[in-house]
Amino acid sequence: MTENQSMRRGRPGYDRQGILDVAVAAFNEYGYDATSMGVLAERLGLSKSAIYHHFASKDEILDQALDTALSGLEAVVADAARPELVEGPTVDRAADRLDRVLRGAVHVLVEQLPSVTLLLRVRGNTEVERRALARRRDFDKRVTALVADAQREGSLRSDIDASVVSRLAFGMINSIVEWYRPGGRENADGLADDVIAIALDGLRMPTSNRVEELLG
Amino acid sequence: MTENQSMRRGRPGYDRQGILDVAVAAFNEYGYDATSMGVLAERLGLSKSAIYHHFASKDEILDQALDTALSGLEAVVADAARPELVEGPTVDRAADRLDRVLRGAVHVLVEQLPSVTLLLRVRGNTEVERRALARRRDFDKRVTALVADAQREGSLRSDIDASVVSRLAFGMINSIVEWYRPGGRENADGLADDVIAIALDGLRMPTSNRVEELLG
DNA sequence: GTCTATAGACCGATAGAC
DNA sequence: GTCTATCGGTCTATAGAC
Repeated sequence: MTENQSMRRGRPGYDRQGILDVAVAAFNEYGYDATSMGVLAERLGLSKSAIYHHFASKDEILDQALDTALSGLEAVVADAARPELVEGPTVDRAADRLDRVLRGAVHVLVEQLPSVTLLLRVRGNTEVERRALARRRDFDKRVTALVADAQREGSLRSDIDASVVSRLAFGMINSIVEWYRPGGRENADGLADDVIAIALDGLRMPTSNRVEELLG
Repeated sequence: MTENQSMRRGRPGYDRQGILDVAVAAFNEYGYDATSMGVLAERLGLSKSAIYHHFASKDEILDQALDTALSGLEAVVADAARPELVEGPTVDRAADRLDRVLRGAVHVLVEQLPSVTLLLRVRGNTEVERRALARRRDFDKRVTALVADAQREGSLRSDIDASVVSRLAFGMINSIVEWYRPGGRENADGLADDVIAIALDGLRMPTSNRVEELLG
């Protein structure tokens, strides 16, 4: 849990995280380019130069925010590869690891909504943005490899290209930032269930579970 | 098919559409806010004021481009409601109309890729953007109503809220703008098939077709 | 239908006082 | 850690010549 301003001992004024939270919210509202340091300062109740005491540049604020989102997503793929973290079955199919990645991504998206929203809008026109996009492509590659594994083991339908599958699945997941607001009717778990239900149910080969549901 | 510059009779110089095409490409590359009239003029090989001869403002260029995308999408829902346009079955279930809307949306997205891309990045910070978002919300509402109808008639699973279903389905479809490039391996029809296969196969109730495939 | 020139506002970032 | 003042540059848009 990130320490917020009201928890901090004694002094008024902002630390980097406090400024970051306000900045990311503003970037998401107006767009990064359209958010001037002037209006940012206004929102913070500070002068522009007070911000430059905490961050060397506008770019550095963006860099920090994108790192939050990327670190969260990278942790999801790293953890999904470690079945010992999960209680339960001794076999760990690629389909199980993919399931954990998809659910994990929904959770990161919901818990780090502002920074993930910002990440998904980056187009790569500065060096900071290009580095972020490179990390994101790396994440996508790992997911696509997982999909291909699941196709080979027979867990997923293989009539659709693995990279198209992973792109469409994450297209669905990522689109959640466009409408999900914390405190709404759905929590992260319910949302993840819905996404998995639509995505994997369509992806799962029409055998096993499905047959039992139909005939059982 | 839009008339392009080289097709136009005689005279050099741009008409509104020619400027629009270049402008939309630049907006998508750098972002609308980050694209100055200066670099736009440079790309066109014109001076800034020559652009203002064709458009009253930067905003008006955006307005025109967004209208292209929105008109295409609005035509899709309007046509889907008219089964007489389709050869074939005499019964027309909500699920059939939804199928036509999803496939139609993929086609509009692919055929009007630049303007749809631009539309999907609009956040609503100017009057022009707010009007565009209002039209988009109206489109979303019609799709959600179609999903709800299909759920009531028993064509679609009804354990997931209709608005969540339509948002996730269009999240998947809209994400195509992030990676689809014309001339790639997939054409619009193949892409639409993939989207429908993943989305509707997961959405379709586990009866009829599915059972036949399993047991037939 | 294009140009040059420029108005007037705002941009990110810095200097230096307190 | 905050401030005021300001630098040099860019922004959208306009005026007016050709």
